[in-house]
Amino acid sequence: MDDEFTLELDDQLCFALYAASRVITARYRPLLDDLGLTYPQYLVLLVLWERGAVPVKDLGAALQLDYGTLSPLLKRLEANGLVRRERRPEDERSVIVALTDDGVALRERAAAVPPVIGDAMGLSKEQTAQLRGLLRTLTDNVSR
Amino acid sequence: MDDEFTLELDDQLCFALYAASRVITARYRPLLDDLGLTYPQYLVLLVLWERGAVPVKDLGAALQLDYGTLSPLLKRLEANGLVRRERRPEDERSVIVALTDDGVALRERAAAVPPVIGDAMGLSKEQTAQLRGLLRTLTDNVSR
DNA sequence: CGCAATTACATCGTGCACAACTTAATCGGG
DNA sequence: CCCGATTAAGTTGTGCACGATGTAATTGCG
Repeated sequence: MDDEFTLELDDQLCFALYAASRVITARYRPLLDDLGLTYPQYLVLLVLWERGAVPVKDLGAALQLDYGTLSPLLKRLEANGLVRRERRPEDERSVIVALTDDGVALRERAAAVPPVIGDAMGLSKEQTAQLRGLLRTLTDNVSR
Repeated sequence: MDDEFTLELDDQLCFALYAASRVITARYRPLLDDLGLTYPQYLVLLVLWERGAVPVKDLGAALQLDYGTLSPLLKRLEANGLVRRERRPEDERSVIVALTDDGVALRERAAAVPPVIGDAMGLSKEQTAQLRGLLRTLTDNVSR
């Protein structure tokens, strides 16, 4: 009677994952509201703070998001004055996303966020490393 | 130089979680398309298959979703003939969600789904149990 | 070179998530 | 019994996700 795969909600790893992901972004929400950001917008800024100006394509590759998600998101970031978008002269198909001064400046305030989240997660260093490893293995396996 | 909390994307457990969750639902998509379901609709049916008719409130508690998400979702399930919604006579505030015959019948076809997903995840029994445990601990900690 | 294929991006439509607000039914204290 | 508070659900508006489609720029092959 050890049916490995059932239709029971609590058995499903996928639901645990889905629930955990939503709880986490809910925890981010009040912190990011103070910065005027949504969670996906915050992820885009993480990439830009780390790498500097990049084409939209690279953002999509880093975050695994397509243009249908990124185009309007970047438009909103631009409307909020955090980002500039400019066609690359050497290849007019490509759009480079770059931080404005406001976008760069926001990084300092954002630095306060990860410790709060890390604290709320309440996992030991070992548990954190283990979880990250399992999630990557799973993501790699599934997306193959 | 072991800054525990940085703004680097790859360090963030939250991103690993967010990415894993989206990859999983992407893997579900073609399977659920065949059943005419979306992933959240599938989760609702899991609850109904397991518990039978329940009020909307209980669905929300089980899946951690609010009425703003569930009301239109249930309307679509009803429009597709998988579910009925009826006010409870003893308390007209409450709406009971019950499976139709089609909804009950769909369970058999849905039983084919979990093994495919479980297989795609490619984790051992131990890894699966470990991951589920870590996700629950994290969810409990964060939502407290 | 000429042009078909590819690439990078944008747009549109559907369906979640979720906050804020509204409505209708029930409950509970005075 | 009455009325304010609570409860269950629905509605509206915003912002993702993502498939499908469109478009302009570039590439590459004959």
